[in-house]
Amino acid sequence: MGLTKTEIFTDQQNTIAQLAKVLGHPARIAILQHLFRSDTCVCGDLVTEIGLAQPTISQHLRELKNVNLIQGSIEGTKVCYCINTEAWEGARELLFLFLSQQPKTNGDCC
Amino acid sequence: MGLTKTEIFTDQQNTIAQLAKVLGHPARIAILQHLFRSDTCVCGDLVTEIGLAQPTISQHLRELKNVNLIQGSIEGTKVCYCINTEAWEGARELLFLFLSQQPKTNGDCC
DNA sequence: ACACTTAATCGTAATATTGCAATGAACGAA
DNA sequence: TTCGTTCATTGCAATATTACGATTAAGTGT
Repeated sequence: MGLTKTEIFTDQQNTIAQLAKVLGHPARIAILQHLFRSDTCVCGDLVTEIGLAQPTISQHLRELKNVNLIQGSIEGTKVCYCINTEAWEGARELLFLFLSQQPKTNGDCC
Repeated sequence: MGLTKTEIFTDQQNTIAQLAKVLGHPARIAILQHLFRSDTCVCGDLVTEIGLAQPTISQHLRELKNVNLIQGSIEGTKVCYCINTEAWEGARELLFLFLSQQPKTNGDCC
């Protein structure tokens, strides 16, 4: 029905999935990479940098903000976005832990 | 339009996003965790383990197979699934690299 | 006040995802 | 063969996502 049954999973599973979901779009990957690369907090030149319309970029920025990975501050008519270092490191920690899992039987069994 | 414009992004960005997208559902996280935990390759008892209907689990398994994270082999009437170690390590590498990024200016600038 | 810039929001269209009942295909056992 | 088990596939309904034009809100400059 298009609706995820979050209630049958653990908080940890839901959190990992929610984070991964936000990273699950190339535009948001590109936005994050751009924010990491550019020393200064770039603003809406993400629109020209990435080839999507302004409302679309704004929507992606909101999703990144929703999980706290980025934050923005208003500078006149512009808005300055940057990585939320603390949240980013938390996300990294959580995903590292999940990705570090290894099969007990090394060597695939099927 | 519900259709991602993959053509305007790099292959790397698309690959990262595709992987993250597959990890972006708690059921698939739960399936992977179960496959890691259980020494033997479990089969359709994922259905009882996780509380979703059999067709739903089957669908999630297919998505995990599509990106090669798991593989299955037929054992009589049952199907035995397990982690594809090589692909898993490739995914880990790629995501580790992305997650390891750090802002140049340490300390958020906005 | 007026024009201009920037970015969020609204509304909408197209497509994707999630979940399941029903069905089908493949195998083992009686 | 027939029955039961296991899992994939099909078809469908409900919801979510992606993208953008049009508009709005807020700020700057003249």
